[in-house]
Amino acid sequence: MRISTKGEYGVRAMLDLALHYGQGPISLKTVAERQDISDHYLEQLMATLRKAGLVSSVRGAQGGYELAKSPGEMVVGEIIRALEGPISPMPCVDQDGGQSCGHGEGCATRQLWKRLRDSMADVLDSTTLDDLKQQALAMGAGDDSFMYHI
Amino acid sequence: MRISTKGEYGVRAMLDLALHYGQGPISLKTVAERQDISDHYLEQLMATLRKAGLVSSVRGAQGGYELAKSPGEMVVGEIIRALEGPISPMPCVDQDGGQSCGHGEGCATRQLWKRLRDSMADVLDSTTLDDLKQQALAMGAGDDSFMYHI
DNA sequence: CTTAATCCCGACTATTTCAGTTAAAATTGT
DNA sequence: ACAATTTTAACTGAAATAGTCGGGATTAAG
Repeated sequence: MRISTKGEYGVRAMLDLALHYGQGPISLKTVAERQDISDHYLEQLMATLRKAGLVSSVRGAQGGYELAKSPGEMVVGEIIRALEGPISPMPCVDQDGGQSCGHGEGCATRQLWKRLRDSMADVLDSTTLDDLKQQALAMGAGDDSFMYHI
Repeated sequence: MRISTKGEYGVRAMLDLALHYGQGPISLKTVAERQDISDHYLEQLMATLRKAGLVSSVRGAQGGYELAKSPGEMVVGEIIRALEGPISPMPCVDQDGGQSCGHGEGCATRQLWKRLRDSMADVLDSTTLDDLKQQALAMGAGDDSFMYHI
């Protein structure tokens, strides 16, 4: 039941963009260095986020990435779904329909997985990047390396 | 954020044992057939559950497995932890301590992962095998193939 | 116009996990 | 003795993870 580095790095990168929202495009390299993520790998993740419509990109010199909407409108659930797939412990309870497992709707374990799915989605869909931003700022994070205070 | 077949099969097998609790040891083959799980694979899972103290085994003819405690005392969280590892989206928020990530305790994303972890653990640790059993019986499940009613 | 910065794209690799399979050995009721 | 069991160890193919590598396209600035 882990979130992979895709989701972890994705949320960190998006929070970085949120902290610099409104300052024009931020280069991938800048984000990768601040967040200590391989820039080639982060490139793949940003491509996924761009295709999902969560960030927009500006090519060429002085280009970079910026959030496609304000931090207050962007929930963590969107980011995780784009990078990790459905927020769901089992395919048979995917929110978008997903695959049936052949067991009936009243299947005792399916009800359990549904409750688990809902509790996970509730947390992730009720947290916006602005929530994370406010907390990061409250902890005294500066512009750079916002979470590296031991 | 999936549960693998280990967790899925494990819960199904344990629920099967719960439905036959008090009837003496149930053979692996019986459970595997009722639950449509490869018996060799289920063998590995039962070995893990035995080492975790969740089931006891009786060797030899007429042997098999039985729950180590009553269905009402066995929560799903124990089964998942035994088979899938910590219920936690990230190592840095494992309940048993786990690994630090170097980011501070106030790290904005860590707080998020903690809330996610707690919401997952709450669901799994508040559901007992007896809860699942009652629901399975309420749905009209017989002794066999208790969840295969379309 | 050239150049440097930057995003974009496809292929490649090493490691680990998943989901089993296979084969043999130990235990025990009848 | 024999058959039904659990127990243990080794093996395998496929997929996912977590990257790396090399080049191509676009654009701002000098």
